[in-house]
Amino acid sequence: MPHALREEVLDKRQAILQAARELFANNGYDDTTIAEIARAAGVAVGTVYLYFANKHDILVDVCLALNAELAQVIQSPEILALPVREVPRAVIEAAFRNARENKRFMSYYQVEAQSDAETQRLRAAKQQIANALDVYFKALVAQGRLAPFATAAYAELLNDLVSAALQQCFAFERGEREAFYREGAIELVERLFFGPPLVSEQQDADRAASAAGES
Amino acid sequence: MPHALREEVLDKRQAILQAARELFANNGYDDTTIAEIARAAGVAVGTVYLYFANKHDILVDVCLALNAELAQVIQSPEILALPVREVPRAVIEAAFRNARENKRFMSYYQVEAQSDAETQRLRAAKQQIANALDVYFKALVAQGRLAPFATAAYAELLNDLVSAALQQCFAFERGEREAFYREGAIELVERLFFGPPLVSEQQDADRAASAAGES
Amino acid sequence: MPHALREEVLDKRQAILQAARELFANNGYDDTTIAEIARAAGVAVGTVYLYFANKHDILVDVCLALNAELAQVIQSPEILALPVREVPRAVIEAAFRNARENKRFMSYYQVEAQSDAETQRLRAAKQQIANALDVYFKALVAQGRLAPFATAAYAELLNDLVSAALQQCFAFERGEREAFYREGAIELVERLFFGPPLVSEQQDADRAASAAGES
Amino acid sequence: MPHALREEVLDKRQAILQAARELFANNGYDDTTIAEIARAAGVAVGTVYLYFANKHDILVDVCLALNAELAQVIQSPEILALPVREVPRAVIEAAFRNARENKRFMSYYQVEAQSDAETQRLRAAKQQIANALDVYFKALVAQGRLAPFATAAYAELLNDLVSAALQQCFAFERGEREAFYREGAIELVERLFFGPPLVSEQQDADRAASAAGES
DNA sequence: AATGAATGAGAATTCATTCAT
DNA sequence: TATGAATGAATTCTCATTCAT
Repeated sequence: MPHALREEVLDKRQAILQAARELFANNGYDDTTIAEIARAAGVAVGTVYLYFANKHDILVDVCLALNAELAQVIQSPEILALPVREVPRAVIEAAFRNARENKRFMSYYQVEAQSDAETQRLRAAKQQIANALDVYFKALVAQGRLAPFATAAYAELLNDLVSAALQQCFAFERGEREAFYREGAIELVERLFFGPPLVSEQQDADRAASAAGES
Repeated sequence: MPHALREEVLDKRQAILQAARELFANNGYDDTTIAEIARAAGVAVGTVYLYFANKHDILVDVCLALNAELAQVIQSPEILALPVREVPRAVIEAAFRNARENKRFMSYYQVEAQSDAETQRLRAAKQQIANALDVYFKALVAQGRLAPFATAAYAELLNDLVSAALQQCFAFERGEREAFYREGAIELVERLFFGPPLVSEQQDADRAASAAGES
Repeated sequence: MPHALREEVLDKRQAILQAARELFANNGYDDTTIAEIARAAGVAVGTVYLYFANKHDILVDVCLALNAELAQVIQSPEILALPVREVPRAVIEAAFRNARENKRFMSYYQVEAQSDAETQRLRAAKQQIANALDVYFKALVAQGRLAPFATAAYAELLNDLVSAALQQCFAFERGEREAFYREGAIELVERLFFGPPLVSEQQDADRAASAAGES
Repeated sequence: MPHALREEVLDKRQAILQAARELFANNGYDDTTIAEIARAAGVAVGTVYLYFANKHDILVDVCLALNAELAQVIQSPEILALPVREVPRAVIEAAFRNARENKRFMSYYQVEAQSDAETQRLRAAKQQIANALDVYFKALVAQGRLAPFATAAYAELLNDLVSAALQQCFAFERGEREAFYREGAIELVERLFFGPPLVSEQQDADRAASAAGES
């Protein structure tokens, strides 16, 4: 019964991960003991160490799961099928909605690596999201819906931007100013893509004139 | 000798803070003991507790000092006296330069609060930078060099953006892709302020036409 | 195929014992896990417990094997056929040669019993060697080549003496002063059997005189 | 009050050592916890670690204390002032008497080193006894009461011999055959020093004759 | 006989913090 | 202010052993 076996194994790992996520959210990482996680997951302490090398490893996996869920959400086909103008708002709103639902866990959305192996895993998760964005941008450019630009770099930076907003909003401020952060992020991204820039027309005109004079 | 006394007091506090910053950078917060800090600072263990309520308090102060230095740097009169178009690059370059010099400490540029009092202190430091930016924006708008916009919100969001870039760049990636993050942040902010947006002209024309048709 | 079966069984037991001996020598008893032994022996953890009651039991068996090898060596017919005067040197040299070859394992040449059953097994091994010596002594006395003496006691004590030298030399000092211990043991035993005593002749004469006076 | 201070420190160290010796004897080293030692010594767990680097370090110190006591006993001036012929019995009887009194601790009379530093300390203790014997032997030789011989080597080897007897007798056999080991050791040493050798006179005569014939 | 996943008791050690001096 | 010896709670991780398959 290899299938059942594999399922059970996954179940146990998942149970531990679920229990840990919940306990981390309630009591914090430091104040959660392996014994508590084991009890909540319905396994023995030793069993936890069959699936995870150490406590921090569990934290990393909790973080990775959170990232995977978010990646899932913002890659939904419905969103990417929307008219370009509506995509920033849709994506960012989806991200905030997801984060709000996982509000209690958002402190663990970004964790520090403790070994090179962890660094790799964490980076890979981040890159995955950035890559998805990049693919999307490239498609838009190919379709002539966006002017050519450094899609890969923008993908990464915008991902950082939204991640930072989510973290500030939910991890540091407990979601108290969600609308502020969400709308701010949306406005910023929309302006970036569709303008207008913040500079005043007068300034712009001045500058254009002076540029003309120079040439 | 009240003057010398006060000086000595500051010296001791400073010595502890310096020692802690150095040790945190080398060994990490968790792996640094109060005894080590005390030894490195040339004081007794008990003395540390005359200046700081507990270990985490030291961490917060290390973080605050780092933030204060950065605030100092980006508020320099020389930068703010520059032509508007040159300010984003100048500010961001200054921030990255400062961060690079403090590279080893950047993991402690943003720390988690453990009590409400800490939350307040940490937020205050962040607000201070945002406020400075806000004041600058308002001045520019008043002078007609920028179109009116939500200066306070932008100040906060842009601060978050740059902070996120610094953290990603120096705390997570050890500064390996500094140019990428720096130029990315600059380009993003410049486009925000001075355009052009990323949308293609064709798209924009289409949209304008359709908007006209709708009205 | 009862024969092949029994052979395989022996093979497995032997494999475990060999693996254990090697690992104990390299990492020490405490720092060797059953899992490691099992892996090195090419069997499953549970299998180890089919052949040994517990971990300490393996240690005892390793020790017993070591003792058996030594017993083998010093009972070699060639040695015992030698002229009496040459036997001490021959036996002790053989013992040291064997110990040197098993240098890495000599820490396990003498282990502490943890149960009465173990005490019995360990003592039996020791007695076996002492008995062999005793038999040899008795034969020499019967042949008139040695004066009558407490052969059994001497057998046991001399065995202890040589064992102690081997342990000091190889287990505690890693064999660095092998010649010292070997030649020391030989000299001691030779003097015991063949003299002369360490007392000075003068002293001896004095004492003889005084003894004569007393009588 | 530096004197009182030093005394108190010694007291605490001593208290821990006494408690440990007692508990080791009763429950064995492995089955004694630091917490138990601390409780028995009337100090906090952490305090134990102010005086000892780790648990094994305590064991080594217990062992060293035992050795020091024995060294004390066999170096007593009364014994060494005795007529030469009576010294072996006197020394060995004193050693056995002391060991019998410390019977419960004799398992810890010889412990394995776990680090080079420990090896050094343990060896030094052993050498100290050997040196005392050596000094005594040299004096006897100088006084013409013993024929010249390798005093240093004999000192070391005889020390090993008696130690081995004590260990066999008290650590492995719980003192059940004390008389056997004691008298055996005495006889052996006396024969070594004062003869006669075990060889039969006939043999010796034969050998002398054959040696004469050879020359 | 053989397996190896699961168990869970168990203890050494650390270190932030205190407080008598 | 300054000290640093003393405290003791608290927790990760190990690993011998078992037992269902």
